[in-house]
Amino acid sequence: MVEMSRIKPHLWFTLYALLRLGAGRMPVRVSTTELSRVIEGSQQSASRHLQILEEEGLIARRIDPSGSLVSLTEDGMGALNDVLRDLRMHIEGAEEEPLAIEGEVVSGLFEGAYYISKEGYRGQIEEKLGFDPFPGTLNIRIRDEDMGLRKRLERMEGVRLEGFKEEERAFGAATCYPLMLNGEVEGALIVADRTSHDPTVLEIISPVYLRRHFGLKDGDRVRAFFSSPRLSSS
Amino acid sequence: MVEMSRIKPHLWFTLYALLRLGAGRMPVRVSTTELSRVIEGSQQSASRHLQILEEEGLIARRIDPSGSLVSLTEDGMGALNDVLRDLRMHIEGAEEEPLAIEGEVVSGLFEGAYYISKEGYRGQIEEKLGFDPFPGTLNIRIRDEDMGLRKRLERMEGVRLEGFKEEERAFGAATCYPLMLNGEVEGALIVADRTSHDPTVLEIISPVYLRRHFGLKDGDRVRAFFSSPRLSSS
DNA sequence: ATTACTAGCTGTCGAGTAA
DNA sequence: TTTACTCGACAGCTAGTAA
Repeated sequence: MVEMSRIKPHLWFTLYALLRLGAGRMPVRVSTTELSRVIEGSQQSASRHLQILEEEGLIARRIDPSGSLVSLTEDGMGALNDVLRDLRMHIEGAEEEPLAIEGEVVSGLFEGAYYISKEGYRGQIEEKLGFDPFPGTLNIRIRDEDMGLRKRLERMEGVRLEGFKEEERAFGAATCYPLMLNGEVEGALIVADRTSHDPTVLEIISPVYLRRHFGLKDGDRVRAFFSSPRLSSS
Repeated sequence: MVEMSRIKPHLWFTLYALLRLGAGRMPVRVSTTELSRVIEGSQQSASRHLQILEEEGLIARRIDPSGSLVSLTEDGMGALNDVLRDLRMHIEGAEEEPLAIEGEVVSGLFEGAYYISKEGYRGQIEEKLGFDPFPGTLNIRIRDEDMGLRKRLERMEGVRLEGFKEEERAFGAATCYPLMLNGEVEGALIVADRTSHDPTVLEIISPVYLRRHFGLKDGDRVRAFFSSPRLSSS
């Protein structure tokens, strides 16, 4: 079941107004008075809305007596994007267009193999993604210009892997985004919730040993095509 | 200046909930109790929202003690589509993808020539669409299956032609949707506000005599590509 | 089972104003 | 100029109930 955006309607609309003022791309100078005109309310309401949105982590701002600097956070963009996805699906009946990211193969730290082979993860991957993962990850570095694509990607619907405990060691939760590599082999991007990882590197799992399958060496270019996972019945 | 949707936020969200329940494609059975769960409010609120949305002409319904039949009107879809357009533009930075409709040439009633040559219309077309229209229209009949496309088309941003009076005769307002015919010649679909016209027929104006330019005869197929008009500074 | 009225509560709004 | 507080007014909410 798709769930309603948790945020209240009037606050969602203020968030939407901020997007229209350009706060999605970069911080934007907006005074509460200007904002009040866009939301067709009072300066006081604009001020209150900004306070609440900030508390809820949907916007970030630097208050300044020459008009504060406001930008949407990832969560804020997510709240707007959820609605976009739904509207598109229902109005245009369109599938979400697959999103393609290209990058070049880099060496990982061989940690991937350790985690993937943990039964706590392996079992969930087999159950929720439908394949038995090769014990290792293919790491690909994307261009800085494509970081926007990565953000959009992470706003897509992903497959949750729950965390678990094993002999006093805690393993955190992660999200997977199914993909086709080079339009040929299925796999998934795996993103750990708490990661100190370089955000320009994507860790990809797959049922096959990708380096051998494609004969890849460091620096080779590969393309990943992402599309929303088939909705599972809840 | 793009203006805010006039409808109040909480009502917009109820409209959105109805879309998600499938009321966009066809009338759908929804009781106020079911709806209340989706909007996360009381049955009473759902009931009141439906009443108001109906009064405002955004939904149509047939009340029935086994769950009323609710469907969105064109205006209702428009209110949702406005937000979709904005969200897509700002989140994905994408132009609206051009919309293509194919149809076959049919004979008109030669009324077109009369209206187009009225200076009240001709002048506005030249000013707002940027071409001096040939005094006549090309009529093309679209397939019944493409009526959905036509509806989507008419939800796009159009160019308004204002009505006017001339010697005691009133000429009504109309909306134009710029297009490229066969990807080659510019023109526009013209839709009069009050028309008794067959909705499967599109009336197209253009700076050239299209029948001659393409050597068209009745029954020939042509394709029109629509995209949003360049935003004019208001 | 429905839809929707009335009554009373609550939370959102906006004028006034402070910092 | 800003942002944001207090507080009175009222829009929108829910419980109870009718039809």
